[in-house]
Amino acid sequence: MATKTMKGCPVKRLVKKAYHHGDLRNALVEGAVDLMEEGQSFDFSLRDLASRVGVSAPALYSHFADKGALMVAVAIAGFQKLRAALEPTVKSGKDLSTQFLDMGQAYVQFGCENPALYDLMFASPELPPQRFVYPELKEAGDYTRGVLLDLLMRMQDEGLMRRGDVAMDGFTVWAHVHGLASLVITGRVECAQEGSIEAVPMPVKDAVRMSLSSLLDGFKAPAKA
Amino acid sequence: MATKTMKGCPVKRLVKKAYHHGDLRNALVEGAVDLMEEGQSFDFSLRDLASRVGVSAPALYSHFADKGALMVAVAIAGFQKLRAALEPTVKSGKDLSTQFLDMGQAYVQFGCENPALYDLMFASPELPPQRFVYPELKEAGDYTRGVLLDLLMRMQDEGLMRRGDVAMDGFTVWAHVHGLASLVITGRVECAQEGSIEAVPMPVKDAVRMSLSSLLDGFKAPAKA
DNA sequence: ACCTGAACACCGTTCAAGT
DNA sequence: ACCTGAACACCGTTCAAGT
Repeated sequence: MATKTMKGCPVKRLVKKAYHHGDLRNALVEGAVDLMEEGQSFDFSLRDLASRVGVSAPALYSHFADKGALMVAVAIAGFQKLRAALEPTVKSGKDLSTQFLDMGQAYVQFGCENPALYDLMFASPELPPQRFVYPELKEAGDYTRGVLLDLLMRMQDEGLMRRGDVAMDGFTVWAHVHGLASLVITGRVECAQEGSIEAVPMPVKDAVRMSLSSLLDGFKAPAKA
Repeated sequence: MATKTMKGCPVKRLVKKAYHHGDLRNALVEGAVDLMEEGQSFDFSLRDLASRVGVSAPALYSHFADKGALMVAVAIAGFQKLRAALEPTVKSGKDLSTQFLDMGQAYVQFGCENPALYDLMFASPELPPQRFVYPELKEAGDYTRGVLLDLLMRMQDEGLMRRGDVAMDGFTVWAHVHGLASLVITGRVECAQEGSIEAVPMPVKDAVRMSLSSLLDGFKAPAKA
């Protein structure tokens, strides 16, 4: 081959060395995140990932026990991305009710922009049931959930929210926004023309704000004038 | 074989005829529902289904265009099951707020008892994006959703719920209970010892009632004494 | 019209072998 | 220690052929 020699050192090998020695583990995780962001599919094959990274498929098993272990690492990266997306909304200095709605909107928006990653983190059975074996995953999730719990405690302190079990109310809020994100992402609520929800003709983000307002005010309250 | 002749008619063929002529289509759908109810997996293979029904795998393609079309038929059956599970709760004669909580609890319970079927109906990407091609699916979903919307309208009439856009509020309630069901089913909220939720030490059904009460009363309201 | 057996292009994973 | 090529047991689907 023409690339075989160059100053006595094969170019091909120089290029390849980058993947051989630079840690393949991170390259695989980053490549997987990229594939999930690009792909219209919620899944990807290890063979696709391997060829994109420039390595054979079984090479993965030098760094991960199986596909599930890889997916756990990807999900951890996802939790960091999500936290980065949520944090600005609770540091805007706006009033806390607005921060609450902003955070919910940012959460659903993250899901819409990273549907496969979101599904992996919060819904897919691809994260194995034995995933509690990976404590880093639970830590990453708890760290992200902390953004919400901190806000709820501040709302309690300012009298914007009833006193009570913050963990329970956090679970309620989480379930609520997760339900919104899940239904939109999986297409159970169809988006008619751009950004509007079936039978609820308004952009997704407005629907999220309105829905979360119901959670603050309660259905029993009279509708606002 | 010993079964070859019996009164001049092979027994084997007598038994097989049932599947050959009795419509295979329904047998496949029912078999698929059974597989989803039994299986710990959210998915099943067409080969498993075919062998259970006693037929070769490609036989399926005489009745369905592809696996997606089969899954649509299964989901339709699921919506009928769900409606049957919800309807008693809104015909109990109890006060409407109780009916509201009962229905939400029955919804989540249906998901917990039929996780694979629920996932197919409300979350899985296995229902193809072009599923609006199947109008029966939308009809089945709308028919089931009607149970909720009817209740919300009755609540409005009795002054138990603010006036407003019933479709929008129905969407909010649906997203809320779907979020609860999804997180529990997919194990994102771990069940510590029997029936209790992580960091929310109460049975699932109690958590659902408490969470939905928040939606009725609103977070701003003072907690009940 | 309905079903079968063989085949195709995939998939995750294993394993002996190379460096 | 890290990676490869060949192979294994799957998968959904196609297709010619049988009845």
